[in-house]
Amino acid sequence: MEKDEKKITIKDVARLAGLSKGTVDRVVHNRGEVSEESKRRVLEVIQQIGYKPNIYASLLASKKHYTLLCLIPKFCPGEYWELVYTGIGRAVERARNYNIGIDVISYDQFDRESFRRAARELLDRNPQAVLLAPIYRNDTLALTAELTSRNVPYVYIDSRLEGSGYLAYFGMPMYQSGYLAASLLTEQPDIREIANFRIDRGGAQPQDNPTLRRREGFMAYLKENFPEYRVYEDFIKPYDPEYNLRVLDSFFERHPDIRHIVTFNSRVHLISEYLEKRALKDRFVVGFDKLAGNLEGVRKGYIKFLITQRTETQVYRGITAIIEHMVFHTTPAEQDNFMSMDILTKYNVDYYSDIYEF
Amino acid sequence: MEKDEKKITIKDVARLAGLSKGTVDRVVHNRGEVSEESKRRVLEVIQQIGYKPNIYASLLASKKHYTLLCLIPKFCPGEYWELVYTGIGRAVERARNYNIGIDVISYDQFDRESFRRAARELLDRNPQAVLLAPIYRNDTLALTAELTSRNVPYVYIDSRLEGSGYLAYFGMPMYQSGYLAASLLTEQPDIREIANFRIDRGGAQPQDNPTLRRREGFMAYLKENFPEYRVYEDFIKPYDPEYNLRVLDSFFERHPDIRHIVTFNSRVHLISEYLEKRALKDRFVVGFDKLAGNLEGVRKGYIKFLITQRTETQVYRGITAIIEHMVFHTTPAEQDNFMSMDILTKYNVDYYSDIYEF
DNA sequence: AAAAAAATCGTGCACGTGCACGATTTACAA
DNA sequence: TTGTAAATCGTGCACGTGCACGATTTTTTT
Repeated sequence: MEKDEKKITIKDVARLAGLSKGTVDRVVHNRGEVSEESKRRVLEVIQQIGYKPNIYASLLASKKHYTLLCLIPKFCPGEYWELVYTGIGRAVERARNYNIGIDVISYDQFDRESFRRAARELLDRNPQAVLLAPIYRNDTLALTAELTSRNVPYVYIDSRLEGSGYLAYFGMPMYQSGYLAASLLTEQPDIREIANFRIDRGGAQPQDNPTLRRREGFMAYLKENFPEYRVYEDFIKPYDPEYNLRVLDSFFERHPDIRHIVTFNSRVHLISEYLEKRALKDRFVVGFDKLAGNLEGVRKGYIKFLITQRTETQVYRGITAIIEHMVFHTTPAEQDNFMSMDILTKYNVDYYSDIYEF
Repeated sequence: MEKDEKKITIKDVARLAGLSKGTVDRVVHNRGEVSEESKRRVLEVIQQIGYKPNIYASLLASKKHYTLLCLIPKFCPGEYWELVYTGIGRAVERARNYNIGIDVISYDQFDRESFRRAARELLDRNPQAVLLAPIYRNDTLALTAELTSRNVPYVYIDSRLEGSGYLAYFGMPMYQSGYLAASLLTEQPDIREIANFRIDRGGAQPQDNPTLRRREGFMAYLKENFPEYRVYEDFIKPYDPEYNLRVLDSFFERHPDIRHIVTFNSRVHLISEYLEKRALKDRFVVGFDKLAGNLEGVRKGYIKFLITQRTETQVYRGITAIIEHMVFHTTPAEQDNFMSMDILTKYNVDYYSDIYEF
């Protein structure tokens, strides 16, 4: 638990290699202008005595400044992507310590052209690293191909595309989270029917909607364990309370016995708000994501289980991976990093907090 | 999301205050030998232009070396305190970056004299900061009083004692965690009887056992919501499998209808191992703490809900608080920090990980 | 008032690295 | 051989802070 290594500096390496610190520095940073013979000697000595550059001295002396661009969807207050945005905000100060500036480029996730414009702007600004959520598959692939050819590292958050060009990925295992939701909902005995409310976007769906994977996981669990259960669907709208009122009233009129409800998108608070309005306290609701409205629904008891991921931590770790790659030239231990699925109830929600300052 | 502050150095402050950087440095570090008038001017300028010392330059120039001592119980592999120990291990490297060495002093938590000896050794070694778990109340108070008089900052983990001398506390809300356990266990309908297995230490209890608070929370929830439920207790031993087999067999012979089980200590794996041995798959078990054996019980389905805290993170944050206090002279935003209570089930346990490298 | 002591302050080197610049050596052509 | 270009390498300053040391000013003592 304790090592008191004497400090080994570049001067020690230089002395032992019979060269100057300038040459050692050139070797360490691959700046060329060094003979093969010298390079060999230097590397040998470094290996021998375990020289590690002093970050502080390095950062102090370096005048380099990097730019990290984040490509994420626009959002209204209280929406999922706001969490990502605040996660980025938390990382800004840390990044600045390493002479890395962070900027956000946002787009309308329901408008492909908007994504393309944003991608073009991103490339124009010549970032040294990129953090992105791959909403449109083909356009993202085009973008990452260009990044790869420019040798610009990029990190996926939220979801990822196949291929191995990315530095790292941080996200939630969507399929498993649906599976988990089903297992929690079916703890209760004697369920026959389940309601599932989805979001009606009027046809404007982004590609590869990750919530669909969640749904698959949910359905898979049911099929494996309770094949006799039936799931009834209906559609509500994110910003039309009166419409939702009518839809939900009508739904529960047609299905008066349904007590179990699940949503796969992040808007379960639309349900809990409805239940509160109608004073329906006997419903068993499972939903996702740490939106303020959802947490409120949990606190008031209208949402039984809320499954969340630590979105801010996710983003923070993504940016950390980039920082370490740029400053220390390290590669993350894992390329794919799945965040834990946290279960919130009325009795632990008040103690839940996402990121901590480090 | 972006601020391009020009770098403000101590020289700027000196210039604007009409003094030398030496004087400014004396003010910044409260090293005295500065006239009131100069001090005022310097502080005013600092406030005005928002000067922040450059950590890198500071760390580079400083020759100081600190020692942080951790006072925690000894443990056998797989026990709770091992988690604390690994948390400390994670922080060692980070601390070294700030010229802080970390050492552990351990004691037998069931032997008060051992605690006293450890406390004495700690004081003898003259640490600059301390992280401790306050197992014996009075002896801890004596220790912390001495630390306070020596002006040595200390951080509580696991539990804390009243008084405000500590720099920070990181732990789990024990009472609430018991409350939570009760709420999860009673999700099931038609329960009448609950089994609670406690650890028989043969009278060797440390003082202020935090698991008792957990039990209080559990009982409180029952009383408030299901006053008719009855809880039956029995005692098992941490390292005596045959004994436990007899006790548990006998218990379930006497109470064949009890399906719901809770433990408040960290050894719920003793229960799940018993259930596995007897192939009892219809029991509903709720327990605590992220021990490897407990996680295995969750995976195999013998433990329905395992309530955990992020112990490694807890310790890591405790040490971080100390580092920031010593290096940046900051005080933690919150003195009392309660960690989230995580709920693990068969379907999210494999994605659960505690600390991340930062 | 002069001397001594105390208070206050400025100067300059050190920390380990990055990198520009120029010095030196080597390679190659004339 | 000599000259020139290229390759290789060393020197020295800069980064911003900590702190020792000594210089200067103010206060106290005799």
